[in-house]
Amino acid sequence: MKDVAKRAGVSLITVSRVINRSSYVHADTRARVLAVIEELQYVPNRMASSLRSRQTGTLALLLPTITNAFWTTIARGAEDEAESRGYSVFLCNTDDDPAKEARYLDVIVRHRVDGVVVVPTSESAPALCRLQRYEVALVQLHRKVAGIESDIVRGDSRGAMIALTTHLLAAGCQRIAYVGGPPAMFMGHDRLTGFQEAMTGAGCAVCPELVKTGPFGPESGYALTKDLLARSPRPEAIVITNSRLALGALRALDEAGVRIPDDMAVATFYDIPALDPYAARLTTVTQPAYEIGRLGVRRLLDRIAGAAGPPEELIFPNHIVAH
Amino acid sequence: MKDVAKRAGVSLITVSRVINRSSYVHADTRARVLAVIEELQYVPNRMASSLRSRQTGTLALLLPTITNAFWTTIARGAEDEAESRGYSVFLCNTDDDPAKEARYLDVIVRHRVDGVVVVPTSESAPALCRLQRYEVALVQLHRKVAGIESDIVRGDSRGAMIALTTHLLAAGCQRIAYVGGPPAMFMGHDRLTGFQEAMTGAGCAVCPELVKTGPFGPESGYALTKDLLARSPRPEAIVITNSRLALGALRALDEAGVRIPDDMAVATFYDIPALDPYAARLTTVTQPAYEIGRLGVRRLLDRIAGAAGPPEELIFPNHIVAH
DNA sequence: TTGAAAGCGCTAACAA
DNA sequence: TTGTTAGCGCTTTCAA
Repeated sequence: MKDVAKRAGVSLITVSRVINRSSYVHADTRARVLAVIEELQYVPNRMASSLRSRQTGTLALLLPTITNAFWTTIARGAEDEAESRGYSVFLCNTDDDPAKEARYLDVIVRHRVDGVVVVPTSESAPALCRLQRYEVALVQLHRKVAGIESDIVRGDSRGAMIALTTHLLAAGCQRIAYVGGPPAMFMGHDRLTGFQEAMTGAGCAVCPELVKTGPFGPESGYALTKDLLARSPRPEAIVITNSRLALGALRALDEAGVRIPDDMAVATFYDIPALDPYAARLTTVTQPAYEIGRLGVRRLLDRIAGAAGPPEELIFPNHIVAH
Repeated sequence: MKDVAKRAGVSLITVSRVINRSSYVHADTRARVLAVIEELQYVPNRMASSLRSRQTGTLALLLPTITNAFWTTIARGAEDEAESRGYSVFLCNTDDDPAKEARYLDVIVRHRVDGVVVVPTSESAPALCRLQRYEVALVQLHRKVAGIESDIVRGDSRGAMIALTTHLLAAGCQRIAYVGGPPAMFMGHDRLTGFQEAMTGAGCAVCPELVKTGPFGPESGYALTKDLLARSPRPEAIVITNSRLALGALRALDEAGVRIPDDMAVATFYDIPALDPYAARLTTVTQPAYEIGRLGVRRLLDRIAGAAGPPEELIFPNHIVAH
């Protein structure tokens, strides 16, 4: 930068102003400086800039895993929004492991990242609280952890669940089974509630033995569905709250020779391409992952830019496809 | 840091040495400093450290897309290796778009990232060349772009293709069709070569009309396979060089009522969960994505740490499962 | 519209 | 084993 200034016959600060557009610079001066920058192949040092300005131009996005297309679609939305506003993103895999998450958050504070968008685990509160003490901007995505005040961006799980269940009911099903994730989790609770509301609203009983929950993942979906198929009479339909559970459930149904939708209707959240081969035979709801990521970052950057007001919960409607 | 030093009754540099283990510090002093750090909740500023030390502790990983599990599995390997060695990773989506890649590389230079691991596009040479002028360490992954001298880490595409084709031949197939990506690309060339070698090695002719190539993606796989099915006699088997092509090909076969493997054997690269439902009926080869990512970063960090020697091409064998 | 001086928080180089 | 000094490359503050 010193070289650029010297060669252009201006002061350091003028070069800085040309680069950052931080103040008016005479057009001629500006052109001259830009020419020298080009000539010398000068690239500004963001570290030095950050040190003085206290803005790093970086964000962090913490996701449960990046090998699942649902989360990476969120990442794409987040990244596109960040890039369009001149920010770079550190993408971090937490594996839903609070310890790993805490380690990342420490690194994040060290790097003086301007803001964090996080899909929290159920035990994230202490680490996120610490983050906020360091005055790092924060937005929660998809889940909400008790005790943390921040903007939250998520899809309307409960509404989606009501829509799925209502569709099955409208198709004439009554004995509807539920295959879900851990009920203790925020979204799990939300989805189970939606299911129950839709059922009771239609005057249908929710049989406790048809409500199956377990950890996320195909194995769990497989096992829970096997249990359901062992009952007699079998349920007439199944609603599933998560794509990976659905993958296991569908395998169990295939193995048992159950035809979909002739023998049994299946309605499920549908967020990963692995379900594509089955899609035409399912009733599905897809969460607007890209938009969730995008809005999460937008809100974060607005806060960083000084947007005032109390924390908000921004809820997206989901997209339903009935078959 | 000044506060920590004052309160612990030592100089700034002693605090620095405790944090970085950069020199011997008396155990008592060290303990005292650590206690104060804890008490004051001090977190070092990486920006300031980087400015002086000229090491940012950051890497960048440029991938074609993060919504495809093959690439994100590479990212996981890269990230795990980086984290274990105290580095943070900027993950960047290039969409195989040289312009987007170039924009990222500019940001990367600004941030004075210590090194870059990239899956290049076919037109990446100028941007990567520029990167090297700024003395940023570089490793290429999975593909290799002409004119750039760097370490390369990739799977053995040619060997994998030979193995797949050989398996089909051993099963008695002779009229084997080939469905592949753009032949101009490095890996495309490699795979086609492997196919041809295996065929001619077994004394089988390669029918030109059974060699189909097109862009990546399910649509392309679908169209190419439809073409093949329109021929008579139909091929007895198909080898497919890419998971997403396979997805489209399998849909075309399903629609045509072709049973696998009874009516037609299918051998394919298999790197994404979307193929799981078909896996049992296919002969597959899986590339060690996690290890490729891991070794890529390991090699990069070794270079950054000063490892000498000429650039190398590190080739992983792939994992074959025959059905 | 431009500049001079000070300093962001840390570490390299040298010294004791 | 510990400390002093200088300075990394930039932006803030104040001044012209």
